[in-house]
Amino acid sequence: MPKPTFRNLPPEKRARIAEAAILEFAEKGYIGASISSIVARAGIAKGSFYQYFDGKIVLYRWLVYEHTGQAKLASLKRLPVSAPSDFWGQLATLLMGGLRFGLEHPRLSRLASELYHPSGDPELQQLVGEFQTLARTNWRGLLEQGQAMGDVREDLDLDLAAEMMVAMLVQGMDLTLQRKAGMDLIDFCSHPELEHLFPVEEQREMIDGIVDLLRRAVGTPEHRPSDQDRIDLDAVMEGLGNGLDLG
Amino acid sequence: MPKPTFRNLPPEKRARIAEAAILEFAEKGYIGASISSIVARAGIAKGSFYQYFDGKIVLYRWLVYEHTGQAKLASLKRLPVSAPSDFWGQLATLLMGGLRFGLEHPRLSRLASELYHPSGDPELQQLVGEFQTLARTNWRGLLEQGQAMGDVREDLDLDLAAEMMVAMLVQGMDLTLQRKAGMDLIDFCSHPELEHLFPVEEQREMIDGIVDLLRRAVGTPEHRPSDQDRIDLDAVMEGLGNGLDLG
DNA sequence: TGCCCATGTGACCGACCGGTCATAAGTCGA
DNA sequence: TCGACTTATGACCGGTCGGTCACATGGGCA
Repeated sequence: MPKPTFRNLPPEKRARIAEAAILEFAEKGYIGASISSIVARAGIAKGSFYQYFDGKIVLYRWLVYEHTGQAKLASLKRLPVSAPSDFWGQLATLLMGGLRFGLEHPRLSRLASELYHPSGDPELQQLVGEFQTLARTNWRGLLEQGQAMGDVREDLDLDLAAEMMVAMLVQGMDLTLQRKAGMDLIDFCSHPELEHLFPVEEQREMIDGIVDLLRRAVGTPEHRPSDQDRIDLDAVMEGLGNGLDLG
Repeated sequence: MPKPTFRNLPPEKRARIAEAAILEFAEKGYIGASISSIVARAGIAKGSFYQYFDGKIVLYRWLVYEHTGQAKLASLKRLPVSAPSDFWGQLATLLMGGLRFGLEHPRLSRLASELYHPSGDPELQQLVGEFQTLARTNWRGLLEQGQAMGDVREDLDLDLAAEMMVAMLVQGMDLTLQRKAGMDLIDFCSHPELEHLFPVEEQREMIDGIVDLLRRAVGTPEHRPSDQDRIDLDAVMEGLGNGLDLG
């Protein structure tokens, strides 16, 4: 979606622009962010911006889909999901990886969080719709793998369950993080050095607590024998970009 | 928080201003809403607005706390929660009442939904923080009543459970509504006549589905005998304003 | 060297914003 | 009728916005 001129830019300049935009969007949100401020932060002229992108939404889409989504996806795939555990153990590993990525990149988390809430801007709203569908589909796919692994009930409204799961992982975790760290995502963006307020053991506790609730809600009473023994990330995340939905 | 001048206004005029503000906030969100547009909609002069309120956030607070919150609270208290059922049945009745109120007042629901998401505006952010705390406290209180009624497990991280519940009822229900009705809250505000896309039987199904998940996640294996036999709404909702958090 | 063309630039435009203030209109008791 | 006070008004201010455009810059090629 960016114009060819932008793709021809020296990577250092592209990175500077991306960094400036992420900062601006994270601080002020999509609607509040201004192009004037972004170009000032990036140290480029206003006219240049319009040689790179056709408008704010194009820049935002690029950030979300290409710049950020792929980074997170790559990070998740580096996880040792292959640990010798059942579906729930692997899910916990996956969620823990997502949480750690989110805490290490608070500004990106802030960007992503906006993708799950209705917005007054019609252009952003369309993007939000795309992401909601993606999230539902992908988490539903994960639950289906859980069924194939014999760890998720067969009598389950998969759509409803996936939706509640998304909610817990997006908004629920946010609430918990705020209680534990005593600050919201925006504060956290400004003071990422305060991560110690939410030590890794407590992160682990939170994830285990959530997985325990999930297991009781949608899990089988006891593990059934099955063919599949590990989660296939590629099968779930074919839609890409969805790396953004945990944390 | 409004100035005395506003309280002295004829109720008809107050209502006109409230209606205009609700429309504007619902359509454009808090940040996007403009005072110029609100006064134009309400048919009053810009200067008059500043005789009534000190700024946008004061108007918004008034809408949320006094104008809307109390209406919903009153609506919920009219519900026959006293039905001869256990905690889960009463919870379902309560949620169904909240959902119906939300569907009948989509613009208010849109207002409320903004209270559960981090915002770039520092003044709004403080309000968001207040509401998050209120929601956590109140739902935690509800779970404690569930324990007293012998229907909720005693070994439970109440805070975590309350947070996940809030998430399911705010964001989860929103996702489900979108799947079932094929439109988001904003569309729904513009076309409330389309409520038939989500008929009342499906509403019932959704609530029952959610309550079933909750019961499995945090419920006792079987009902224990107990003293309390009905949910005490007043004990939960002392904080008021929280009538806004379902739907 | 001179030319071309992709890229960079920031002053400028009209629109809209939040907020103010001098003034007008309305109300009511004396 | 008058005057004191409250309420209503909208033109106006300084500022910021998204977006444009005439022009400057610079690298490669003839």
